[in-house]
Amino acid sequence: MAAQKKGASGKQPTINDVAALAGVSKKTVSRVINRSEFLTEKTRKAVEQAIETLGFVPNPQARALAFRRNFLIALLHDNPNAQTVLNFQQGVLDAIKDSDLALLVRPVDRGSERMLDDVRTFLEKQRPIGALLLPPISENDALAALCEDLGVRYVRVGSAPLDDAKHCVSSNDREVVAEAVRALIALGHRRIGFVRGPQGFRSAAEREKGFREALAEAGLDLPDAYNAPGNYRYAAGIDAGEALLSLGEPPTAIFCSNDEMAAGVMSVAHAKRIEVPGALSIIGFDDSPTATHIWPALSTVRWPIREMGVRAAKTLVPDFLPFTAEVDDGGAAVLRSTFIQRQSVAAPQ
Amino acid sequence: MAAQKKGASGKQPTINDVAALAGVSKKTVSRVINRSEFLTEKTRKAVEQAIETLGFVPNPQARALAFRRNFLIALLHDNPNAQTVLNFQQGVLDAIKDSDLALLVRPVDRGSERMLDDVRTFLEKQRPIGALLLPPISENDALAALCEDLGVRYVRVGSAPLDDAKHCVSSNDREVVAEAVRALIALGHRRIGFVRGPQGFRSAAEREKGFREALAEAGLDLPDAYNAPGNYRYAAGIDAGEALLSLGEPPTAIFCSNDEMAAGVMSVAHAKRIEVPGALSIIGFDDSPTATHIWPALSTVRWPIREMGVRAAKTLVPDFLPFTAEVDDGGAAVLRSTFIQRQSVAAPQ
DNA sequence: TGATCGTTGACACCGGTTACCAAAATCACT
DNA sequence: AGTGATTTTGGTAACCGGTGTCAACGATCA
Repeated sequence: MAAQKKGASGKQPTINDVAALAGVSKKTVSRVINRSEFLTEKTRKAVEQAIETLGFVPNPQARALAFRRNFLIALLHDNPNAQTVLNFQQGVLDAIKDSDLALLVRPVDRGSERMLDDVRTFLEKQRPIGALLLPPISENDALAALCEDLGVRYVRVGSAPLDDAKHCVSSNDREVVAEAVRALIALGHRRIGFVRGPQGFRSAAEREKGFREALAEAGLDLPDAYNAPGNYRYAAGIDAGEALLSLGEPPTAIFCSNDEMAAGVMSVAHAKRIEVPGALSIIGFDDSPTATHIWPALSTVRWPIREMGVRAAKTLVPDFLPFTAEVDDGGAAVLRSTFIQRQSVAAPQ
Repeated sequence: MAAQKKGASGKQPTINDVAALAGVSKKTVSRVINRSEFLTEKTRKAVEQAIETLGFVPNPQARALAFRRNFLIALLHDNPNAQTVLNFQQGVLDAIKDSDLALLVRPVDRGSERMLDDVRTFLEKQRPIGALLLPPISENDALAALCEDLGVRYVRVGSAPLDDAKHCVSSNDREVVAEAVRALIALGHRRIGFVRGPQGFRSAAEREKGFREALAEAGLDLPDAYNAPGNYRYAAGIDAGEALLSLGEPPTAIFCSNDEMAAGVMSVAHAKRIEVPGALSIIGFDDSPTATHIWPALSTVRWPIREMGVRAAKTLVPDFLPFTAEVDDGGAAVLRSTFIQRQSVAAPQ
């Protein structure tokens, strides 16, 4: 707004121009920019006036060189779910909107031997202020240690409160899964199937815990035949659906550890002419676009991923963000997931 | 691999260290880094040796300052479809994987008055080498002019070959839509409905052209009642489905301008107990995850968005990327979309 | 031997920051 | 009040780690 429109080849004003106009030294201008104390109100005003007049914007490259730190946040991810990454990214962008920060996106190849070396090189080169680690790589302790080692701040995003509140943002998935399963039980379901997430994923473990919790409360148990493996992909949902729905006594409801797999189970149900939700209730997890695009619309757990992006950014670099007071609600950093009822759930016949 | 493991506080080697070790001047090292011609094989080897030994990595911040340009590619987008953005982004990342470049992501608020000012400030601050413009903002000429003005390279991504091959990457959507519709006609469909994309979107216009082309070839026409408005969202698909399938003589096939809307139409069909594909064939566009997650799986047009990301990056910064020769296939830069047959299409009853 | 050419180096510079010092202002005390 | 000690403030120079310019250099050619 205040910035004047400059012609095509209009030079950017530098700190020297500002100093000259304000009649002070570079150093003083620098002090104003960096909000140093030890400054007369008068000089500060004069400098700010000059900055305003010239439309001066400090050159981030020069600052980065001198600070030995770039004004960037790196988003490291290796997530199978594109939507999740993008939503989180959007949240981070929301948070840094009016700051001097920019967002650098960096996918990481979890499988690779060289993963740690790659990330190290990346961080050494880009020197971001901080890094955000998305699950599942947020569960990699070596990565966190690397950040620590390189003096890069970091925040790990997880589905359960991890040990260190300062470095973590998460949601209460376990509780909400339990809530969803309780809803099934309340409707009268007793034979409830489960489609697991991939092994080694904290998110998967949390969801399973919540599921078993609700079952245990109701005195129900999970027969092996009702417990299908999965990897968060559609095809796994198909397999699980085939397995569970071919049983002599199939479940009347199935909880799937994510929406994609739920969509797979639902396809199998359609193909087998099993009425959903009449003959089979299905619940997913993520509230991905898929959840509403399939028919009937999927009951699911909404994971506040975008809000977690905002929160993660605020936790990572509170000192660079405007209006950050609100994050000082203790180290909580656990956001609330919610169970969303749609048409894929009904009482058993 | 070659990089030595450095301790926590291990200083990075600088160009001076390399120069000292190789027994040459800074400038010569700089020349090697920047692949200057004018260099003896001998000196080059010596310097490369020294670089190798020290595990030297040029400091991007310093280069950025001296070059007055950051080694970044900015991805400017304002796309309603997250999946598209992420796939494209993935392609760009593929392309710059082994380069010195990094990717900066920047959403743009198309609606905002200040959009151009915001982008200008962003580009002036970050000084990326180039910018990639995703549709729909790729169609904004003022934005391209701004890049030109600021000396930022740019590539516009579109669904039709735009005028200037050097600045454009696109796909042959029109042809492939026509192909898909021809397939419907070949199956015997005569009453074919159309769900439009949003007005003012080039992609939408292209798809409609392709659709009408195929119809015209077969001597069919598109009654107004069969031509439903849409905005690429699921809800619009619901509305269109309600409208088209309530007609006295409903279409036996519907082409939807994207998958989300196709999913909406399919939901309506399910709700109305209209058999898909028996009583109604549906085709979408995008080959989004939704296309395979819904049941029956959707026939659709696969838009090579990730490949376009690769291509766009290569077109934008060929000189910064390894192995870029392959892009010299003329200014073509038109990638091929493909029609994908799935279960949502069959002959009319 | 001198002119020409490709190769290399010295030095200023990019636009900020920090280290250090000097000047000014404030304070405490005899 | 005068003096020195202490605190604030401003200025200078060096520096962050590269690149551009241009002159000097050595080898090649006529």
